[in-house]
Amino acid sequence: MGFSKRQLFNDSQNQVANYTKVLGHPARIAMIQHISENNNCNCNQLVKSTGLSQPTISQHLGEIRKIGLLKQNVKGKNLFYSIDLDQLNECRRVVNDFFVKTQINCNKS
Amino acid sequence: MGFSKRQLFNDSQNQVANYTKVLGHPARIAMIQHISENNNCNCNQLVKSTGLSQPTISQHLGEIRKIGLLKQNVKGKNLFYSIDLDQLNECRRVVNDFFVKTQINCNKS
DNA sequence: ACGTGATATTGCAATATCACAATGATAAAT
DNA sequence: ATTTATCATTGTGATATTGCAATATCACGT
Repeated sequence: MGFSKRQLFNDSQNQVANYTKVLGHPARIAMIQHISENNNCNCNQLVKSTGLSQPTISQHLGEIRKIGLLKQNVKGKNLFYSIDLDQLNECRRVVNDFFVKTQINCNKS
Repeated sequence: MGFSKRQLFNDSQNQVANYTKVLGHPARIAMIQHISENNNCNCNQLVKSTGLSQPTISQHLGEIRKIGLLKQNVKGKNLFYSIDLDQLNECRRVVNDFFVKTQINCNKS
């Protein structure tokens, strides 16, 4: 077994879980914060600011990219990252919706 | 290695990640929703509503309990679960703070 | 073309997570 | 007391994640 039985759950539930899963690691939280504080920073800066290795950072960047929170800016050999604010808002909306609905349900029942 | 290097990150980052990590599984999202819609439901109802086995549900309940979102109500042989609204709000606040701060930082830089 | 710097990919080891069968514990019902 | 119902715990196998060393790629400058 060991795999997630996603088919048992609906799209909305999977969507919330997909977003929060990516946020569920302190390195990725730190990276998102660093990028937001240093717009157009590159991979090396993240390596330095987190203390993780370059391959590890690259892998985490891939996860963050998967949920669309990352924008990439190619300038020659350099790759500058920034946060996609629209997607961040969408993510925030989805997660917040979950909280709001849960709260409302609690108060009803 | 394969373990999470939590000591590299600060308390605030770990706190956000701890909350979102628990929310990062569709079964737990579905369970929280079900409990919120059916106040004081028991374990069996969750087993039926999700299609997962009782031990699996019990394990997920443990994870949700760890971040304090669960209240338990013992009535004889029955154990009724409900959502701790205060803790849900605290969780929501912490996660939302992360989004807000990230957004503000993006707009500054 | 060659070296350099930046990032991605691959391969691997360690650990964590997911899911369930089996078992244990407890309290009501018979 | 025995059964039944409910939930937790333990043990397991399977899969996923984390992290890094080694390597590959790619764009620039020389």
